[in-house]
Amino acid sequence: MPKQTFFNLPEEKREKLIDVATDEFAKNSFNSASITKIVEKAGIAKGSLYQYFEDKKDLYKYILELSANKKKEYLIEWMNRLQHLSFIEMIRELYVKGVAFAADNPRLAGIANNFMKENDTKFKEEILGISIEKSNQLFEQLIENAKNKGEVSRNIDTKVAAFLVTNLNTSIVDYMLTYMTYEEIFQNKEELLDKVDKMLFIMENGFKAK
Amino acid sequence: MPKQTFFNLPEEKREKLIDVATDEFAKNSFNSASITKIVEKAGIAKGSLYQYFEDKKDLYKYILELSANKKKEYLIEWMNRLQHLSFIEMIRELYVKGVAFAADNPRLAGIANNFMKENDTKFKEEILGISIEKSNQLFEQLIENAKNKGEVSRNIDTKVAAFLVTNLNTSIVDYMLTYMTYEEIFQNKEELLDKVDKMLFIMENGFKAK
DNA sequence: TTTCTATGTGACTACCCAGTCACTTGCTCT
DNA sequence: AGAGCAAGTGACTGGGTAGTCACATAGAAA
Repeated sequence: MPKQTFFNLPEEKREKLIDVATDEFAKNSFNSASITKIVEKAGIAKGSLYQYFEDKKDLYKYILELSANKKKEYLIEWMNRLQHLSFIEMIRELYVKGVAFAADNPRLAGIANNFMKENDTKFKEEILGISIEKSNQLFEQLIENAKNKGEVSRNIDTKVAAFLVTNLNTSIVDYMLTYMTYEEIFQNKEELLDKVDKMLFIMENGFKAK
Repeated sequence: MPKQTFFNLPEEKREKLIDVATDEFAKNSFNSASITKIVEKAGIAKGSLYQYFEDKKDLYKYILELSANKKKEYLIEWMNRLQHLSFIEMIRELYVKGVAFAADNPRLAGIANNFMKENDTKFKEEILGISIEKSNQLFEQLIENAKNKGEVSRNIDTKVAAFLVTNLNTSIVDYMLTYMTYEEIFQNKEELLDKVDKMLFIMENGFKAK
């Protein structure tokens, strides 16, 4: 976490640094992101940055956490309504909110997206603080519940289904951020949400003609 | 492409260089991969490498192409049987072959996997030589045909379905290579193929309980 | 033996990087 | 005014990188 000096900073300066660092980590992987460029763009001395943060990883963790918190804020309303929804409605909401968040906050979504692409699993787990295995367990639980309620077929494999659901979610966001400009994403938000609906239809009913 | 001098090399030396470069690009992104490390491990002088290849990108293209060719060889038998299969059988075969190839050739699959993770679309399209859009068209065609034969529901969106099929394929391979050791992949090949079957079942029939 | 050509070489250039530290600045309290 | 302390600074260290080039070597031809 940042040192106290960082929080003692005047808000404008602090926000500027956060803004610039967000940009850099949204456009580059952890390794490719440059501290030198960040301090130049923020208009501060390199030594100053090391008065605020322990090292590059410390800054990265902080920026990643900020982006995760923004997403949590975005999802909080949804979380409360969660109980009243059927499984497939829940997944649809998750996808829709995920795509909408990425459309409205492409830089923040980009940071998380780049993080997912990191190869070094040790590094990832160190940053997340938890084993990646565990983050799938929430979905597995949801699917099990849906099976018990008769919403989801008992013939499907829970773990495989959880994998499918999470991976498609990240694939959509990755597609948006990798192959569309921020401008295009923003302008085609409705169209993207429509595609999410179409994808959910396939997942609900399958490919097979009846 | 490599210079003539590369092909004039004694086979052993050439293979050694290919082997070492394959390793480096399987473990690192294009930017993180180090020419200096490659020449050290191959036991040649740095100047020599530049007698064989124009630059880093030239070497990368060559290694990537070799890995693609190996995969093509792997798929060639399957390609011939393609006509006799139903759509879902075709997709299953594609996934099974893809997973089996990655299990048997984790380094080669790793190169392609790392390439997919590159952020710079300009770079990717330059290397591929074609627009990424076009590579989806094959699948869209297959799905259209399957709709006409009544194998696939007319209610699903072709483009979205093609996206789903390709992305799940890469997600599975990415999962294998990122979260499993080569050893684990090799030992659990049968289990992985079983998971592919289970995933195909979901895609064929959907989540919904009947 | 001399000459020619192809190939091999590694020190070197010009760059980029994260992180450090001796020093300076500016503010507050006495 | 002076002391003390928190914060700001940028030249510097040590390390990495891709790519170059003047020279060395080796084999073939004359």
